[in-house]
Amino acid sequence: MKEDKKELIRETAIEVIANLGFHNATTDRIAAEAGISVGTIYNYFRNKEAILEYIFEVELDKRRTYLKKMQQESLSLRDKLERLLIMHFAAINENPAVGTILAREHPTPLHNNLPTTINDFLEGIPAQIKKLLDEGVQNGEIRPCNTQIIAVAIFGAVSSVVLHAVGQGCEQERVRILQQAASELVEFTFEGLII
Amino acid sequence: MKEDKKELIRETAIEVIANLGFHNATTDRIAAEAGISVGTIYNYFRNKEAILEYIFEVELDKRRTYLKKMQQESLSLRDKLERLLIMHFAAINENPAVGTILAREHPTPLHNNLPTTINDFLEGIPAQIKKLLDEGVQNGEIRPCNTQIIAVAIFGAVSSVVLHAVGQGCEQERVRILQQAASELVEFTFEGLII
Amino acid sequence: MKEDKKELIRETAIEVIANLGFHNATTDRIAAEAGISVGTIYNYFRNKEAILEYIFEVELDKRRTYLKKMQQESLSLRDKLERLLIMHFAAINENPAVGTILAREHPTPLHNNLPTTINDFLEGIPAQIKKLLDEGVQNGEIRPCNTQIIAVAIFGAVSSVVLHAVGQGCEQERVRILQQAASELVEFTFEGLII
Amino acid sequence: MKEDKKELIRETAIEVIANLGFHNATTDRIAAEAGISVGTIYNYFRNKEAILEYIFEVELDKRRTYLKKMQQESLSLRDKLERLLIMHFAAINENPAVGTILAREHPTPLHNNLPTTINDFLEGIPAQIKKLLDEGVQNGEIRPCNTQIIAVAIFGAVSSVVLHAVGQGCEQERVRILQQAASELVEFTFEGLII
DNA sequence: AATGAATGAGATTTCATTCAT
DNA sequence: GATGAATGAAATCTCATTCAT
Repeated sequence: MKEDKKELIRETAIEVIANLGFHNATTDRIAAEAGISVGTIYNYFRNKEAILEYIFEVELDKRRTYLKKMQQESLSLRDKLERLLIMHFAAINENPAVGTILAREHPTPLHNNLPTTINDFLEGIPAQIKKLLDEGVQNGEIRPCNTQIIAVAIFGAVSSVVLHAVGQGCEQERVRILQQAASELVEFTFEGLII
Repeated sequence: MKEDKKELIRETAIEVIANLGFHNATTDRIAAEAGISVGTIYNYFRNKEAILEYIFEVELDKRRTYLKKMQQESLSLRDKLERLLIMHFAAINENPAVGTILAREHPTPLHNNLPTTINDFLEGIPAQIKKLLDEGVQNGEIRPCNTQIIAVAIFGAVSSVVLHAVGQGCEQERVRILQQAASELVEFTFEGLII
Repeated sequence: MKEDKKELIRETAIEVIANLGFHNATTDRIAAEAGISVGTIYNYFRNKEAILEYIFEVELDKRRTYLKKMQQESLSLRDKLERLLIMHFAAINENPAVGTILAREHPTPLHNNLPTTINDFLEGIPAQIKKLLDEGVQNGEIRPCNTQIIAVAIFGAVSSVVLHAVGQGCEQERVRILQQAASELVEFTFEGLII
Repeated sequence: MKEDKKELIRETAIEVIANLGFHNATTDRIAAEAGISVGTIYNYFRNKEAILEYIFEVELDKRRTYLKKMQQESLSLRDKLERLLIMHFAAINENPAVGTILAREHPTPLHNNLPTTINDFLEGIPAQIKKLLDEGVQNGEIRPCNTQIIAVAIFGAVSSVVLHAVGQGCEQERVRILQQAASELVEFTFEGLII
């Protein structure tokens, strides 16, 4: 029961924040759309920011779990990246609002002081990608490169494509983009654009 | 004289907004750091949002001008992209704060109604990249691909690398990243990662 | 309880606005005199203007209700007007501040766009008077005349007398004027000044 | 020359204040519409309020002069009142904006402390009317009555009709009302409404 | 645990007025 | 005298958060 309410708030907040932006998403509005009262939100979250952090935390956990499971199989780097992207874009397709948030709601430097889950996500995911790339370089699967920069670039490319997809007015178009995105980006990543 | 003041506000606002985020950058703070009074800001800008728009407008103009000049030379796609990135990362290196803003301050959907310079930037630049890619596909310089997705991906990759670079505590590290970024990303874009 | 607070704000605002004028009556001041905080005002009113509108609305309702009740009795025009004025001046006597507001706070043309309760009052009451006059002319109780102009004139005469009365420094003088006003104005309206 | 500029400001201010209301009529706007700069206004007027006072002063002078001239002729009270109203409504017809201001821009009590020209007008004109009425009662031209109340009532009636007239969207309608108003109100004042 | 009215700090914006040129 | 950029006090309104019920 307790977790149901927290989950309700998370899900409602995702919709409201995706629609209005974090700053314009008032706690009153979130409460109203969740059919509860503002006070209740504060029984489950320290403050408004904590809702956003929790949203990132849940998504981060999903990806971490997926990664861990994937690490147990012995896959090529290419397969790993492809699976990861397929999983990610499928998740966004299921809940586009969450994609908007993950790709748009960067933390402001003011809150940078305290280590937050949002930073865990925005830095942790690229760090994971970097680790994969480093392994790939080690075992000769890919060429040596500045894996730090490339990892960040891949992360940014994915975020940007997500934002582009969920920004489509037409749902079918969004679905189409999200379905193509994984293979398109994997091919781009490995073969580049030259013929 | 008149334009000096507007320029002073723009430059100060860049610093303040980069440091605090647009929402936490109060008009009082911007005025104080510029050594002027709040009222003066409103002699040059309709409202606070207009400052942000003007920041994007100036940067957009720089890139547009550069692109136009570049189009007159007959360069390969690869050279075009490389020059563009070199120019971009050099600009960010000169004024890292501006990089933070360009890469972080996405408009919230609420303001999406009116077409703003910010959207011109966030949609216009990828559109330009897409045009370059389409030409490259046409003349056989690159392989056929979903140029829309790839353009968006490249734009996101660049933004993400900028944000990564300017987020470095150490200035030397930032400079190093920004210097490597162009060639690293161009190579990544054209040759991919496979050996 | 909820309506108590709204009523408290209305009553306090009447005093403050009557004393200082609508524009000089700050929300801070109204809140302070009501013993609440500014924010609370905005839990009950959309904005400051809405307080003024509500003041007019309540007064308009009182007069409308009174008129409706009066219409059910079959009275002469003269009796109707007399009763109306007696009721009006008695109400002002009970709460002189409200008289100041009704007679002084005309809306500025800027707000004229949206139909407001204030306009309902300033145009609706003369319209009601005109209707009474038209009936009087029809059934031969009064001479034919430009009922539109006369209705407006009567409304203005009453407002002016109210403003004159409530502007008296001495309370007794105010009471005296308000008690005489109805019969004086009715006699004036019907018999004029000639001997 | 000096007076030309002051006159220009007065005339422009009348239009702007009539259109927007005193409070919404900014000094910048008045200056812009007069084709001068804000600073110049302050060479001719102590402050913004002084412009409004000057507007009232000029109109008050016109009426006082007219009254004085009229007093030298030996006219009946009825003729005096009729001439006064004809003169007043004709003036409003020539410059409706001034009518709006005279009838709408009551001073807020805050400024009531200092004796202003605006109060001179709002209290002085009724006082003059009262004097006329008192004379009429004295020489038996009209019946005894509370001349104070009736004077205030007549003043209010006239103001209200002016406001009604200038509020007409259609110019012809405004002219028609202002032309009828004097005789209609004089007849009303002397004969009343009964048959 | 749930409520939602009350809070009040804080943000944006306006605009009458000044004063150096 | 004329200018108009600069000023900054002051006003309205918002909204995250609290707490008595």
